[in-house]
Amino acid sequence: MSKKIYKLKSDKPKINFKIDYAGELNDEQYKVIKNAEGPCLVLAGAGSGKTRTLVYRLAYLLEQGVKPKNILLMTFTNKAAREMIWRTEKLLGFKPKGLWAGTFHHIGNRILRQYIKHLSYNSNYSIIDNEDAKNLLKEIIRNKKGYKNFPKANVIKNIISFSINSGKNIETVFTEKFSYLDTELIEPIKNINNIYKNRKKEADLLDYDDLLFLWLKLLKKFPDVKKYLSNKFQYILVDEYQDTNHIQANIVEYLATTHKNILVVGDDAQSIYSFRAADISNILTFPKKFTDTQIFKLKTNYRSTPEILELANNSIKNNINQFPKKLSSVIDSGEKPILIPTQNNEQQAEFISQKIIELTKERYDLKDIAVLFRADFHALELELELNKKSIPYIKRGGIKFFEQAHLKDVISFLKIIYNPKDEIAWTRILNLQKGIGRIGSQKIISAIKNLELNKIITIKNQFPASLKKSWQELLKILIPLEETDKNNIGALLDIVLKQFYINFVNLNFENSPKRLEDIEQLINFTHNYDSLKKFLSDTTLTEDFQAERVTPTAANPEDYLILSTIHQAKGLEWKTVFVINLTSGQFPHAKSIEFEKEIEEERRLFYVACTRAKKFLYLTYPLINYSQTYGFIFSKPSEFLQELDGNLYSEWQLENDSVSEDTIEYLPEV
DNA sequence: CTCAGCCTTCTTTTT
DNA sequence: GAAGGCTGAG
Repeated sequence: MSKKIYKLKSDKPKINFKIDYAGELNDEQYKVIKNAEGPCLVLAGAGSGKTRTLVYRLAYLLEQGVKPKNILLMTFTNKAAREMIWRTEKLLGFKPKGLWAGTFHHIGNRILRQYIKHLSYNSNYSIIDNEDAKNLLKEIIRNKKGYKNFPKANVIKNIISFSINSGKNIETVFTEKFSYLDTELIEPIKNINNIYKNRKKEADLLDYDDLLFLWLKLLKKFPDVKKYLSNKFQYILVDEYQDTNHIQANIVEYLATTHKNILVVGDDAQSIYSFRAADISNILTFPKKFTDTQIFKLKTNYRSTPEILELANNSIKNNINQFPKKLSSVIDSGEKPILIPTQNNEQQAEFISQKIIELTKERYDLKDIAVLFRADFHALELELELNKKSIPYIKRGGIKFFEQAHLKDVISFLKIIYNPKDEIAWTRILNLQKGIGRIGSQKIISAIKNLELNKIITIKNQFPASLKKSWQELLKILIPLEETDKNNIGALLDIVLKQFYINFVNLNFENSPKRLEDIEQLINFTHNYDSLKKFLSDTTLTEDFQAERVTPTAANPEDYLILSTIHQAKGLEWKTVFVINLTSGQFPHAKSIEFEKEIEEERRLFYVACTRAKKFLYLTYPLINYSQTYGFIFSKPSEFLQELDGNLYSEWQLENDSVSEDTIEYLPEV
């Protein structure tokens, strides 16, 4: 009885107050909230309250009585979606239950689970990540005769992937992006792609690209599905539209056919994902695609001081391909950004950590500070230094939590339970066993092909003696797994760990305690799930990082420094931002320097980095860099620093004490 | 032929 | 720290 009352209470929206839209938003933003019916393009500069606008629009629609299930919100990360929902909830005072929100891949998965049968795929497919996809391709390449000096699986994957996401055929992708490769490779690559497609389909596997491609195919080929979905989604909101690709733009277009209430938000100056086929022309041609598009512009920056903004504006104006625009700051004037050349990476790390200590003494919290870099490994020296000085931090970038080898090992056991056809997961498990290698695992996989797990575990004498022993060992784990409830993920993992993996980790890795701790965290994560299917989808589609754990342990667990790649820092802001390793070749990246299009993207990346800062911006670069091929080399400051007017920043000269003699000795003669 | 182990090499950005 | 190449053992 009491339970029932409680339920009624929580289901009922209790609106205690009316949201004061006009009071809480500026004119530019308010117009979007009130008038965004039909196709709308919101061009929102950095720090102009883009997320705020989306959140208020969402709240407004819900307040107007639009049902949550009729709204589709597509974001760049699932984290962003969660945050927006949470903020909307706080505004409204109730939970918008049934709202469709998440990344394109996430929503694609949800829809394909329901409709993929139309495309004669099994709805119990598993999702594979990039690494899995590359491993499958690697094996396909290896098994083909005469493919000795062939591009690596990595390259093949990029070509295929780019072709799918850009909607261009392999030939075009070759001439536009991989012109340095021999065109004779085109046919073999197409052939490999066909085998790859078949292998995935036979094993009920979808890769990231399939989640988008098949979704679009579904909408194209089945008008009734398109009709149903486009009727359903009365309002579609898309965040970060500048980073959508060809397929995503088409999906949006199909979904909006009935109601045409499609609101896209973006900033062409912040488009930084063209390497995975994001296409700025999506945002540029949006008004042509949808007639009667209303264009809104958010040009007031609420984030950064005029000094920081001026530097950013001065940098981005060097890009030819852009909507010219002027962002103006409403924040009080502050300090000019500061440029700090250091002798080497170690001194750079030392300076930053020292400065951070000073800032915290001036009563700035660590969580108001971030260090941003172009590539994951740029932060190596800094991490060492932070550990030395016991400054707690979280690093975002590089390997993600669920991509770590030990987690993939454990999850692979769950994957074969869910989908016994998953040859990638099987390969992984089999190769963990002593005595089973590349060839042995292939033999076993072909022997168990198309069998259910309860049949597989009865296989006993089919293999040659050498394999038989290893297989029998594996059965000791597989048999109890088969006997356990599939959706009791905790129990399944318990078997894997106790029967096998704890021992395996201890014997094979020196950092086994850390790895086991990660697995412990995984087990905690399983408590949120009562469905193996959902659990497995989420582990491959979620973008959480291993480092959501603070190192070293902080006195106050809420207060830590952020280290992040610039890509990961999109949409975020801090009072103080350090952008490091600003040397030519590191940032901009060496491979981008000869191509104008790519150097512009690097510049946008620099723009994104600088506009994360609210109050203080420090730009640092080491004069000596370590390169794999040349050892220690002198480096030039980044092109992006060279092209800036020197008046935009103040230069800070460090003393040279901390350069050790032995560093100099390793220098090559230049 | 097959596997394991040691050594070298290389790291852009990611759903 | 992880992947690929090489070598020796079974």
